[in-house]
Amino acid sequence: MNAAAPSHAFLAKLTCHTDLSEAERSAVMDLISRPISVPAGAVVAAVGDPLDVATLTLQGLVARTKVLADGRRQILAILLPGDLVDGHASPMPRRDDGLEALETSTVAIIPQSRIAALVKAFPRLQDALIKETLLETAIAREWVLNVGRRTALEGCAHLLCELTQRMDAVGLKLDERYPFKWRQQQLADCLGLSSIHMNRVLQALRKRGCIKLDREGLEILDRPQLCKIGGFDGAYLAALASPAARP
Amino acid sequence: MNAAAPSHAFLAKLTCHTDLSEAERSAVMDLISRPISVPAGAVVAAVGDPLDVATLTLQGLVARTKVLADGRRQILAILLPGDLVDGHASPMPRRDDGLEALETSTVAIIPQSRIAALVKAFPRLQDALIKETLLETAIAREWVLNVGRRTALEGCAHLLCELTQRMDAVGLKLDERYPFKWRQQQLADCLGLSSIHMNRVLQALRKRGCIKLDREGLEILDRPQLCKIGGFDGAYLAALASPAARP
DNA sequence: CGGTTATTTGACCGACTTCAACTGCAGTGG
DNA sequence: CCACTGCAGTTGAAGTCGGTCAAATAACCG
Repeated sequence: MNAAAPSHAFLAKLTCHTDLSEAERSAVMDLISRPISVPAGAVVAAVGDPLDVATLTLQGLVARTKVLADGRRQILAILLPGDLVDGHASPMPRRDDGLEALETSTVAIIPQSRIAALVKAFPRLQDALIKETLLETAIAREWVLNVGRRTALEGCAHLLCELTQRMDAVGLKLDERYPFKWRQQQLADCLGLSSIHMNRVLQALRKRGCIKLDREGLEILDRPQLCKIGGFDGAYLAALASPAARP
Repeated sequence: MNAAAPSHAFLAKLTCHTDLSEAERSAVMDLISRPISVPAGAVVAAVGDPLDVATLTLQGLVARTKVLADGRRQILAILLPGDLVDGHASPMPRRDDGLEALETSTVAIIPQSRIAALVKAFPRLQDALIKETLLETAIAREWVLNVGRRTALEGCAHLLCELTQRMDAVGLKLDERYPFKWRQQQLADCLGLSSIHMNRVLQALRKRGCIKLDREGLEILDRPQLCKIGGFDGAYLAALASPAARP
């Protein structure tokens, strides 16, 4: 069985943090009861929804979003297959962000009560889940820096470095290409840019020979240069590498 | 004894999430073994430091920061008295951000092992700590929106709304004024602006009669207008209100 | 095909930055 | 007491990055 298969990416990620027993592994798999298929652009969870369910991305790409009153939109986080959000009892009763599928995706909606029961039975899973959450917040902090202090070109390069490294970790790279059928507007919403400027930034990266991006997907042609432009240091993602792959 | 007294702000925040027994309360207080006094501008923790200690702000203001190679600086979060960071075992071995005192402050450096022992003895404290962490990440998400999609004026207004609401929750307001002896550069680093533009934005808010800001502190003259400018909705901070104060 | 949506391109505009000078204030030392 | 110093804040002018508007392709989809 392939460890990078979609339904197991979550397990693989947890295993990055903690070794799991067979009982723990099967208990985790039991969480994925009913995968839901959502089309690209669909709202998985809306602002104001109760925060009593967790969402696990199984396939595809899901984004956390916030939208201002006049329509300005910001993507706060990208959820890859295996990423679980809202897995802990929240201090807020209702969600203040939205979850939207960026591509056709499948997700599992898991009642928090089931997760609570799980970690009660297997306390070590609690640690693994917390580490998942901490990793998500480390990424969120890097995004603040990205939109706050990096130029559009730097931020775009950094974002692509981060996303591809995370995609590598869940085995999404196929033949040196990443599946990447985003609207440029969506990329712009990650970086706080207009889609028009996003277009020009992408062209700049193409002209420099850093990337190849078309409807088929994304290819990183010159990763060292891309990392250099973005000032990317993947240390904050090191926990994504399998323990075996780490020194 | 005043519940808003610095050394108890942390306890007060935990109590917002969960009622605590007397034994739990005294166990939490035992964590604060040796308060350390740090002068304004001092580095409490540097990039690369091991992530095996938590930091609890007791008095003053501490900031999470990231700095780019060429010196551009971004403040990622403001820690008020009672805020605990890095309380959980991290998936990263070393920290990728810094902690700096924005004012003369006192903090407690707490080995994560002590916290781990505490939550093992009192499992309910784990829930309270997790909720603390989730609240911090909710604030971080709002910051992404702030720097990504809000204008300088909107972002500044929103930041001031957030900070003052959080300061209210820990009783930092004195006689309608908030202690606020920041450099304008520090505010600018929260919002991803230059200090010069920060200055002009503050003047705009003064001219509109929203705020009074000088060396003595900050006064909110027109909170409704400030909230309107910033598009501020304090729902994500509702958990900070004491349970008694909530419906 | 035609209708719709995404990308691309150009021209112009505005928010914010940079550079530079100046003010005001607190501390320091003569 | 007053120069001297240093630093934060303020102000002005010029420049840049990125936004907005508008229109022309180019890709998708029934």
